[in-house]
Amino acid sequence: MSEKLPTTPSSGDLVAGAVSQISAFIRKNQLKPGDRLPSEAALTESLNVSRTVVREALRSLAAMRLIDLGAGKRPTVAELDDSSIAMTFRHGLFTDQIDIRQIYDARRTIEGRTATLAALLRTEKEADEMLGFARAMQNRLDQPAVVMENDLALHLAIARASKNPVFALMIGAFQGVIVESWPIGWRARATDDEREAMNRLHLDLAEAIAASDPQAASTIMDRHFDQSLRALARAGLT
Amino acid sequence: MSEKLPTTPSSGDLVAGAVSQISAFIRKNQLKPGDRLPSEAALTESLNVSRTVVREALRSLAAMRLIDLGAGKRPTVAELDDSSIAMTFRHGLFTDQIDIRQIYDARRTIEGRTATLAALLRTEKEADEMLGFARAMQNRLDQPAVVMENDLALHLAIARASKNPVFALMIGAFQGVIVESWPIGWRARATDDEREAMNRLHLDLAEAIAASDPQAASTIMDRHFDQSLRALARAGLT
DNA sequence: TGCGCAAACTTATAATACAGGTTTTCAAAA
DNA sequence: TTTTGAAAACCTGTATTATAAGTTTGCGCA
Repeated sequence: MSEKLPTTPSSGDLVAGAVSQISAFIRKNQLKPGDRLPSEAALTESLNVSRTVVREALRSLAAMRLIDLGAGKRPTVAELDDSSIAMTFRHGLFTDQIDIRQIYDARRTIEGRTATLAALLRTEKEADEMLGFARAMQNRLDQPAVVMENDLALHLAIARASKNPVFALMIGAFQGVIVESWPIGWRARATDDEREAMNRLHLDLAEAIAASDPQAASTIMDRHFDQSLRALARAGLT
Repeated sequence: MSEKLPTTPSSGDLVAGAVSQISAFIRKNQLKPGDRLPSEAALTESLNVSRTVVREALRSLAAMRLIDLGAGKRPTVAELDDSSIAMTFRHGLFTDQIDIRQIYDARRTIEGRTATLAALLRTEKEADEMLGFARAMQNRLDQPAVVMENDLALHLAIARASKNPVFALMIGAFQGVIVESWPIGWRARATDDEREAMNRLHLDLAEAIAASDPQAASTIMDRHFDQSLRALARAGLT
């Protein structure tokens, strides 16, 4: 960690330059999650900018979740994380540039695929975990918070079982936003029968994946989204 | 813009608190892209933190592309933008948490859907634009940079024609990363025949969408990805 | 009414100070 | 020799002050 970073000829924005240099540093030195970056003082020197600029650059990288910061600790390379993507979606929703239906439509597209892949690639442990979530929902149909938690956990488990972190990233990001509309869909399922039906699909889904039946898994997932979108539509959406 | 922001009892991180309060401010006041936020000085006062903290918070929001900053200008609410999502994917690639194949697999899943939707929802103007990109590629098979530019533009145009900004966001983000692997796939298509074939598919795709044939569009898109992934595999991937 | 310029306002960057975490080091104890 | 504990060195979080430079606003003049 003793090398100098190349000095930028620079342009208008010092912070932007620092961000890209630090990002390049991570790449060039092939740093992995957990690895430490140079201290602010060291970066101040090697980038030839004030500590103010270095700090704002580090904050920017932390906001995008490329690094982790902590008092007294040197910055470290961060684990892949969906919260920054979730922020983008959330911003789109808050500013009316996206609506919930569009999020669900994207989810449906992706989750049809993760269901298929999960059925093909899931480990025994993953299959058990999914069944656990589905059953946990069934036992607590009177507690929306618990149902939601297990609902989301099941979908995320399926995404992970697809063995493609890109899918897990996206599904995780969607969930960071869906938390706010989930209760609406739940309330729209007014009767116990409807709630039972929703849970039935979750159980069937987990079972199809456990049975390594990609066709069935994907079909059930699709039906599940039909149902969810209908519920949201009934509730007035947006 | 004269209201006070609620004071946070706050926890450990002042910057994080400021970020969420400013984000909440945008939501509460229903600000839209282009709308101006309070000045740093005003935020310093309403949030009861130093200007240092306010600036780092604003930088964080700018890094996630929720706001735009500029010298002398008040911060403004930003248009939806994919660059922050692209950074997440790029980080995943640089740190070996994602590989190119996984990106392509996610793309294939999404673009099968955007092709279908585009065939159903495209306007005449969008159809013409797509055909334009496909033809531009054909005429410049000797100039990789031009081919790539039109390739990406075509795929993005299809995503936009799906009328779901979530898809456009994702495809745009992928492209911000794919730029670096594209030349590899191109070089792997060594013969003119192979390059012709690739272009053929692009043309067929644009035509299927122009003909409002969702089935064909989706099928061709899938074949296109088969071809691309084969090319990358031949080149050794990553 | 329209134009242009100066004043007021705002952000960009730097430098300094200090409080409070974390890591490293080193010597004493087991 | 290994372990432990605490001090020293190092590092980040936040605040304050200064100054340069970009943008907006508004007033006065044509």
